[in-house]
Amino acid sequence: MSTRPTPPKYLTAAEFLIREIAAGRLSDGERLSPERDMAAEMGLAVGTLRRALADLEGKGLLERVQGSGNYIRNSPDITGLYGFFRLERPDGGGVPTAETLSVALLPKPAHAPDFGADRNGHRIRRLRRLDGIPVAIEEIWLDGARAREVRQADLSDSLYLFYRKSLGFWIARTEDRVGLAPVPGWAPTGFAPAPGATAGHVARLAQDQDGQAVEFSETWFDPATARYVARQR
Amino acid sequence: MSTRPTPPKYLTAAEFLIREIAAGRLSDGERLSPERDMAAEMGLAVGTLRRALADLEGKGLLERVQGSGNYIRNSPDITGLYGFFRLERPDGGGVPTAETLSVALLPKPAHAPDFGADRNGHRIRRLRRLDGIPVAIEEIWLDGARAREVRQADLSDSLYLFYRKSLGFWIARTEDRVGLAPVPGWAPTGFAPAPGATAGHVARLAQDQDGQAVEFSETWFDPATARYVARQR
DNA sequence: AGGAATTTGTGCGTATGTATC
DNA sequence: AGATACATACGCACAAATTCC
Repeated sequence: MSTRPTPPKYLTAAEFLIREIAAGRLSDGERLSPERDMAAEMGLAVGTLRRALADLEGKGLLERVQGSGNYIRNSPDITGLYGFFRLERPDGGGVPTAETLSVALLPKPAHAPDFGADRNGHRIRRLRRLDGIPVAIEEIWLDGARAREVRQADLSDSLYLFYRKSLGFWIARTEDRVGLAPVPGWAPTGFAPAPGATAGHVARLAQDQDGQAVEFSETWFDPATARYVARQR
Repeated sequence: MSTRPTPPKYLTAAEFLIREIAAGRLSDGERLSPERDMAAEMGLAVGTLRRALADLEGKGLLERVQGSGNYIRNSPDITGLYGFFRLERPDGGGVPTAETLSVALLPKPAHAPDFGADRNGHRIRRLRRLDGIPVAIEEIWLDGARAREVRQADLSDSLYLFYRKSLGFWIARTEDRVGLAPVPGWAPTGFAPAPGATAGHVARLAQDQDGQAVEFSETWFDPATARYVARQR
């Protein structure tokens, strides 16, 4: 009979801290105990704990400041952890906001790729603005198994923050396909390209920290008022 | 008077190894000496060298195999280290190739952002194909200070491989802006959208390992035959 | 097939440097 | 200036994976 090898302590420690953060027991800006104290409490050598902390820093969950301390980084930083891609005004910049138009639990659409365990998904439709100007519409499908219910009132500008704070997972990897596509019929009045007109189109498949695909989304943006920006590495 | 602090040994060691690889003295697949031997040669503790090796592994330049050794990973893997973004066929996949149309040393264009020290740049124009079908044209401006001369014969499908192998630097970060733009007049016959017609447009600014901006490029792709794909994280 | 040798991975403890408070 | 706290570096012991004989 084969037994699974015990994971290394530094991984166990890192996962423990990640769960603490995800569960909200460690919140934004909070300073952790000194490394030596934490190590003693957890029964680890300082070097072992330091390796776990380095992992968390790599994930962007922690800021380590020499001579000061280790700080939880849990803020809704648009351009930071969640800045996989963004929309910008053609001349750069622009303050992004999002307005949730509707939320519904429905069967996943046929054209969506296989993702998640559930047959249904939470469909979230949003209007996105830069400096108050509508520049894009968005349809997001979150796998139904990830939340019993998604209430419109719970959603803020950052959907990914909601995932982490309320649903206990986070988006670790994404793959975006950018092309052109006609604007769908549900586009609200006020969004520049009329339904049927050609717009920039982003199809995204997003995975959580364990590599599970949890979300499929489509964004239609007006090329006259917005650009898709991807910063890499 | 202030003196610059000496960099940590693990960084010095990592940079030394990176230069060895870039200079070709360590080539693909080659196995390094055992860690303990290398550490002794370099006058370092094993742990210090191991940190340098871990850095290289993080950059994808090294593969570390427990019980076996450390192996140089220097292959021209299109989707690997240099796969910042790629063009794909609408249904996915497609074998990418590139045909260099022209190379010239010219003053940088006015619409390019500030990058590099030189007033001039090497302008490289390419036709890109997927499965042999022309899907995009590309105009790349490499800062003139980075190479005395760029000969068309030296360029292979992977421009970034040429940078690393022949010019001694590599692209570490990129920022892509994707929108729509008319196809320029120099587009060769055989490229689907005619000059003046609207195409997908990617403007890229690329930085080397030291954070210096070295390259500005524009790509026009046919949305009917290709999609821009960005995988992140 | 199997065991020994080799090589990297994990973990510990400690000393010293350096930034912050 | 002193205390605190993280960063670097060293050396060692043992575990686990691979390779060699």
